[in-house]
Amino acid sequence: MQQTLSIGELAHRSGVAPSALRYYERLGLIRAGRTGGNQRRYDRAELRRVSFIRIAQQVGVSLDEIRDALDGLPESRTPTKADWARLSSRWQTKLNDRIAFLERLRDDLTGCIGCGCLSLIACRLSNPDDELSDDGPGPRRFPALS
Amino acid sequence: MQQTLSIGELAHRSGVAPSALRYYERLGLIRAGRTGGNQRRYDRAELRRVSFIRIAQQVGVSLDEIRDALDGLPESRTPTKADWARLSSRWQTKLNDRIAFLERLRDDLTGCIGCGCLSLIACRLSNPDDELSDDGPGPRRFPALS
DNA sequence: ACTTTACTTAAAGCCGACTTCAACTTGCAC
DNA sequence: GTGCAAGTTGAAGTCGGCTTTAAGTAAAGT
Repeated sequence: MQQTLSIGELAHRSGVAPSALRYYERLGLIRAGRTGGNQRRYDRAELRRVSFIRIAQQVGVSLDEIRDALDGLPESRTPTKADWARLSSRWQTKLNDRIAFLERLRDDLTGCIGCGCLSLIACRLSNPDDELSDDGPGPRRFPALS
Repeated sequence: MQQTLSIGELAHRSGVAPSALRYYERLGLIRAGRTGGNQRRYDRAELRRVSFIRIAQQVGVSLDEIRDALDGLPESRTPTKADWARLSSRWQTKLNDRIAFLERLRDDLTGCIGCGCLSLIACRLSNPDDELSDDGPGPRRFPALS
């Protein structure tokens, strides 16, 4: 019964390249034991960490933030389901915000195309071609970027 | 009546830094005339191009793809509302796909946290802590990244 | 006229997230 | 016990999207 995985095995199971796994280790996101010959051996629990990392990335979280989150896991014991659930819930808000932002963008875009007012592209920023604005300071910024 | 904008004015109105505007020009996303002294002067219509670029970026489109899209605009005349609407509609599918992807992720995450099965983090990839899998090739990949 | 602010360029730098390279060592199969 | 795939390292490279720098020119206010 092999309790540990080589870097190649972990890469294969997680879909993450070995070079990326070494990179994650350098950043302190995952940990590995070593054989007598200095090769990495991963506990099976690391597979879950890697999964967590990839999911968080899809949510739009940076590796730095992911590291901070993972630092919240207990070191002494293998993380439980509750531990993971607690961490995951932290991204939900972020995910919801991101979805809301994109939905708003979509709706604006739909409205824009449908009504011909070009709300996003034109109205928010400048006047239509045939109505030059005076020199007063027009609107300057777009809504928050994500 | 000033029909053109200096780079600083365009930057101010669009919320995009002058350096970024010069960069966009190098990539062929926007165009500028020149004064006798070689300074850029932008037609007001360029403001709309810049808006389009920023919106497309928020949708997740790369500058290269944006350039390709903008190449679809008529060169001879100032683009009309219909021209812009046609381009914008091209991103809608992309935007919808992205939203759908994130919603799926959110729902999986919600289910995961609610039911304790850790569907995303654990089940999709490996067995729970107390059930070691055999050596057979487990699942390897995550769902498509956006 | 003069001063200040805005603009010009090419080239280099930066950031995040990796990948690639080169030179070398381990570990497993036969 | 040998051959070869798989692993090791630090350093450098890549890519997208800009920003910064340096050295100089133009335009605008007074």
